[in-house]
Amino acid sequence: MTTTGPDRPVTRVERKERTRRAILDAALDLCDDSSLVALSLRQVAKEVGIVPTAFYRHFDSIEALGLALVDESFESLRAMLRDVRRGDPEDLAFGDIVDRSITVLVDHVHRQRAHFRFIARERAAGPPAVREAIRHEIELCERELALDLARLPGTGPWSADDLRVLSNLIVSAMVATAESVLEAGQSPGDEAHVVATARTQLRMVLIGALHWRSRG
Amino acid sequence: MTTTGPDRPVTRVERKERTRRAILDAALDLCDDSSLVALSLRQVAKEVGIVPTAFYRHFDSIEALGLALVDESFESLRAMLRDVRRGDPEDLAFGDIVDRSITVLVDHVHRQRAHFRFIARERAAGPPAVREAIRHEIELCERELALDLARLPGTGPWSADDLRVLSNLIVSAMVATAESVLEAGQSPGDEAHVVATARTQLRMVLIGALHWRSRG
DNA sequence: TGTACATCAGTGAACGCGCGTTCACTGATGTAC
DNA sequence: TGTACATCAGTGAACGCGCGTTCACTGATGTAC
Repeated sequence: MTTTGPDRPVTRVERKERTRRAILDAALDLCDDSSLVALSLRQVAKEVGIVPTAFYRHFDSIEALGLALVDESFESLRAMLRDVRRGDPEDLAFGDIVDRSITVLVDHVHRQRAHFRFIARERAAGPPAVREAIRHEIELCERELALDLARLPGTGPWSADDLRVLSNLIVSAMVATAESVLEAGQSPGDEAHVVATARTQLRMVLIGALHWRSRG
Repeated sequence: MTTTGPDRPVTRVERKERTRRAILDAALDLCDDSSLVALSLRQVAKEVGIVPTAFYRHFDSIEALGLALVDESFESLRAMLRDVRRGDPEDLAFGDIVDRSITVLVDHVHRQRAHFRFIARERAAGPPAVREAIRHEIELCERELALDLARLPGTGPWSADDLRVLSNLIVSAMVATAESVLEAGQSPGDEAHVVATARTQLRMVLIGALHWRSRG
């Protein structure tokens, strides 16, 4: 009750940051069943509990909000990639790397469902600037994966271009897998099937890549 | 000028069909840079040159219009798949089948750009019924591809499940390739790169699948 | 062929509503002295 | 510590606009006789 207690001082900066967070969370939640392009500033303000004009204290437009959500969503995704990398590839068999990677992917899709759903949706349907931002981030992921692949045994003599082609294929397959996980949802059998399929596919791809290169 | 000349009689049914076509075309065009979920009935009516209420003579809602566009878009896609199949696989080397398939895919994406863009976009962002319709159609394509794969040399002993896993992977890769073609657009060098990448990837996948199975 | 009636694609006014954005404002928090 | 002023997140009224949907309608085309 006294001002000397730990009763949270709550500075102006902190309050503003809280509202900003609430706006981002509300937007992510509200656009989940349509798209950013159908989301109105007034819907977001209502959900957050502020007056529509207060929105402008935080973002210039819904598109700017969208770009912030892209940043945030890819922070999730990078955290996932770090998890995948943890566990030194040189110590593991190919199959183990594949299994671990897919387990981590599925786990992260569950924990950051809204972020993955956002990426999958706005990648194709968002405002142009948002689409471009997502395309760029996915390209960065592809480059990073190419570096990881270069550290796998057997890829020594591959060119940078070969690595990028394989990396692009794996990223496409993993995006499709993430989308399948998001759509499975209901029965656990569905998801087990998605996981088993993804494992087989990733193994096929790696085996194909190694045989492909050992020819050329 | 007489009623006996070939001056187009234009029955009521024909007129209605023309308006319906104009609505479908206008909708496909208008939602190209956002999404069906952001498309209004009034925009469509204005573009077609009818009063908003006349829309209801043809569709119950924008969602119903969307389902009609799904049907139409997948007619395109099935025409493409027939083109791919033309040319008996038994007469061709694997590499030739791959090259032909990707050439046909890229060609059809150019000719039916709006349809492919519609599928890519609404698959992730459309109204739930539209998303489900697209998911279903893609699953049918996957099944058809599995049947085609069963006719390739070397796949004799594969189970139906093995075929579906491979088919699912190929469809994912081809969806990603189509999306890349749609986004390349500007410079012809971009597209050549997309095509070369897709060819290498599809070869890798097929080689991987054959080696994968020859183990188990 | 001519007439009388039915059909129905498209019209136009009207409705209540949510939209983005403007503007002048309030009042709590922060800062300089 | 106390006071006077600055900052600025959030307010609330107002604007013109496009939205989906209702309703009673018009008039050309189609049909039955």
